[in-house]
Amino acid sequence: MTESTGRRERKKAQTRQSLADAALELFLERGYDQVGVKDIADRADVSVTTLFKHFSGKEALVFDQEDDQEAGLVAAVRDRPPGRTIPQALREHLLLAQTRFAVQAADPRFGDFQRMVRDTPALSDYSHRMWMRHEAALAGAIAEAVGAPADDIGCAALARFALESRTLIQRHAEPRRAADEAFALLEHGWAAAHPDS
Amino acid sequence: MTESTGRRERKKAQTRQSLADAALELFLERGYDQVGVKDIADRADVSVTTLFKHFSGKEALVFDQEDDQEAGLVAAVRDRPPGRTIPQALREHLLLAQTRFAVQAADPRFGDFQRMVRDTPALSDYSHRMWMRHEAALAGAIAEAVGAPADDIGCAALARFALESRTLIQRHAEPRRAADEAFALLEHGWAAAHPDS
DNA sequence: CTCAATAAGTGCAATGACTCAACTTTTGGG
DNA sequence: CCCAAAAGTTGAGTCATTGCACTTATTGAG
Repeated sequence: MTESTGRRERKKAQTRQSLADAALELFLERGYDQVGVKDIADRADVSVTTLFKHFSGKEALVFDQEDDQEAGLVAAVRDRPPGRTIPQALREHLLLAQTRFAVQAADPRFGDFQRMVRDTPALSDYSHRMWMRHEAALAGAIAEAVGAPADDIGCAALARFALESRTLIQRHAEPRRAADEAFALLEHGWAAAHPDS
Repeated sequence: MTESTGRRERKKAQTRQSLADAALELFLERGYDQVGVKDIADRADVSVTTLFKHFSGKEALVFDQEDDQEAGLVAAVRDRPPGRTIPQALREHLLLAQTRFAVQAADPRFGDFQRMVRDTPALSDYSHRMWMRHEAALAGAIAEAVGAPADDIGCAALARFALESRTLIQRHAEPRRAADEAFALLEHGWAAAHPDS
């Protein structure tokens, strides 16, 4: 009874989806703080306890598909085209992630969603933490790319600063320009220590 | 009965102090998460409601003297000795703040305190937020120091990165070296855009 | 000195997120 | 068809935090 992709997992995924859907609907209707976990569980027709078996907390209901952000970051560093430095690759990757989101803006609800996340402190904090959780992995990828020890401080610093730039970029009206200015610091500083790549 | 500023304010300050003391004792005894807000109120011999009239939350009980960190940061930039760049000044200021703490290490409890803050997520998060709240003020001070517009993105980035370095430095065994490596990025990058100071 | 305004403190009930302990149902492999 | 484990349920409980109504003490003005 270890692993098998049966109907069971489908049902589980389905309840999970019901919960995420119910949560999103309610949040957009009334606002995040005006919705209790009980309301969500009720609409998805499950118990509150079940809800917490599927999601680690109220905020997690909103960020359902956070899977491969880490893989994306690591890949952006590892598979960067030759001649592109690591800070440049990260800047482009972050800007692209921003834009990829904007594509979904076809859905009119997506604007509301983004706005809700931005000005609900609980949600923007959670999102920020989610990204910063990838700091160690990103630092490792950078260190490996330049042949530095895995716990090199300079690599950790670049990783953290790059990830922090994300919110700096997001909250500005002119993302491209903001990214350029924020990463100018990092690109020049990095080039001084690592002339190649 | 006694003199000077009314007895009322003295009593208020006294209960506040009792609460902070009781909290610190209990936290160090049992660990932050094993102490309820009721326990603290009981030991200080006040009601829970009173506790929350003095402190905004459970975490705030631990960080009683957080007053003028912002002023210190701004001053470090504004009053830096001639010939010292802004990133250098910030690096030294952060290292100094670190060391100033270490002076209190005469108290053997201080080591425990620092350890507790470091590996209690609720507390390290709170502390981090406390510092990052000064980002805007620091960015403003930097912008003024170089004559840039108050909302200059590069200045905001430097402010954020410098503040973020703090935890990067704190968690490393060799603070001086960590600070040098983390700020190497910033100093070189900053010098490229602002050759003077 | 008195009195009314004010602020500190109290008790209690409530809310809202989250957990725990038992118990029932569903399901899929053998 | 059986059975152990996963999924789900219920209900009670914890814990931080807030609101409300109330008492008590301090103080400043008259």
